[in-house]
Amino acid sequence: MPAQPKSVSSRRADHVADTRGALLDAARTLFASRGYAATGTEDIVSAARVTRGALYHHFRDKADLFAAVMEQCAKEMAERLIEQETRRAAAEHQEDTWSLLRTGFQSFLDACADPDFQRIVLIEGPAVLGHSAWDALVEQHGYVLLEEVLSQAAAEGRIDPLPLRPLTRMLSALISEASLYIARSRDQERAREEAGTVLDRMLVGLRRGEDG
Amino acid sequence: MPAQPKSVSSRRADHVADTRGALLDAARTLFASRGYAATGTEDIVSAARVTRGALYHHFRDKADLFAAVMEQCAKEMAERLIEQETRRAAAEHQEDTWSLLRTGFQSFLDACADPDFQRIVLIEGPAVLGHSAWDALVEQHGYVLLEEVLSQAAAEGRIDPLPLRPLTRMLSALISEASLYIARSRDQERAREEAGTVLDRMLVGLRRGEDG
DNA sequence: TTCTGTCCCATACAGTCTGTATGTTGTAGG
DNA sequence: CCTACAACATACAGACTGTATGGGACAGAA
Repeated sequence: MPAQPKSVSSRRADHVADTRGALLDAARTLFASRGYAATGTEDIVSAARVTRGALYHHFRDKADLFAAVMEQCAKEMAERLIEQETRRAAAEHQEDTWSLLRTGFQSFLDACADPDFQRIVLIEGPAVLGHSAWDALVEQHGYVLLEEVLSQAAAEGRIDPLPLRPLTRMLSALISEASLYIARSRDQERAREEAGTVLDRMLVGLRRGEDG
Repeated sequence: MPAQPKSVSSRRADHVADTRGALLDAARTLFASRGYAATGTEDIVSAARVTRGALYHHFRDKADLFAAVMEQCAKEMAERLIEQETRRAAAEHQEDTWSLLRTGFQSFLDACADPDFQRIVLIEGPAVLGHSAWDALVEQHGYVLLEEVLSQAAAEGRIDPLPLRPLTRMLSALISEASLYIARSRDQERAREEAGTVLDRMLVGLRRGEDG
């Protein structure tokens, strides 16, 4: 990584940032539409109106560029969710954690409808980066948010106390799969309804007091 | 596809089948250990002691070979589970559907621990084949079994009636993610225990009578 | 038997793509 | 002014995939 940009903003520094940003944008669009393997570096740089030299100056290799793109997608998703949640929490003025969790799941599901996010983060990510690198990125941006909400709900006694780490990952996988199911359904409307129902039902099933 | 082998078994036909099988075995091992992109066709054919000509005679391209390998993995998994379930159902002599479902989930989880299955079917499959082709394979071998058990449980009133297709896929994703979580945990023993607990708890949560 | 067509596979070739090495330009600093 | 380095552009080498071509074995027809 080419270090931090200088604290003072020169026009040259702006150009550098612009080049890097153009590469990220072009790569994101192409990776999301054609997939990682089917996207050549030449396609990316021509869309960004630079040459391959610029790409390999800013990124170690193609996979490194993909990692940067995926991080951007994951980060945006996390920020979108946080902003959405805090706004609703404020609007509904101290609504109880349980309701926030339930509605939060539904809005998480809707947010996952983003095709870029689905293709880049959910589909290609694990295969391109390998689970360790992929997990590190998701851990940073995605799981922390969900895990915090779940731990709070557990602390307040709204859901049964369960091991948080596996619970977080499994619920996350649940929502991811639901979003993919909706995306590839012919009747999106109906699929969204059904998946939402199942998801909510499973969450409700975790409420305190249910034992085998 | 080179049609069906002749009904009479000639020695030549055996050789053809052997060549094809050797390619499948070699590809499976390499795809599972190094991944699809990192495995060259030359690696595969040298491990199978043939040439690339044989590969491109039996399979349209590299992705077609991968699809055949993945189908084999999925098929084996399905057969393993079916055999396991029917044996247990017979042994426990008409045990009730609910218990069969719960124990079945746990054994499904254990079966998913197979590294070949994880890497080829769960990780690389969706990225290499695309969701339509991937889904077609899983639909055929995987979902039918799970969906049947779930529909029976629903019919008997053991679980709340929910849309079967999304429920099947989401539960399947749940188990898949759980198996991956276990596989990449340092303490496998503990992870297996925790994931099993969460999984069982979520299934129990689906029992009839719970509403939001 | 001989000849021919087809299946099965090996070899040779061309095109594409990735990563690196090298060259060039602009700019900051002494 | 001159040097050194950042930010690219260009040129090159290696690897890999898919296809075209060739050959050997076998089966059937003449």
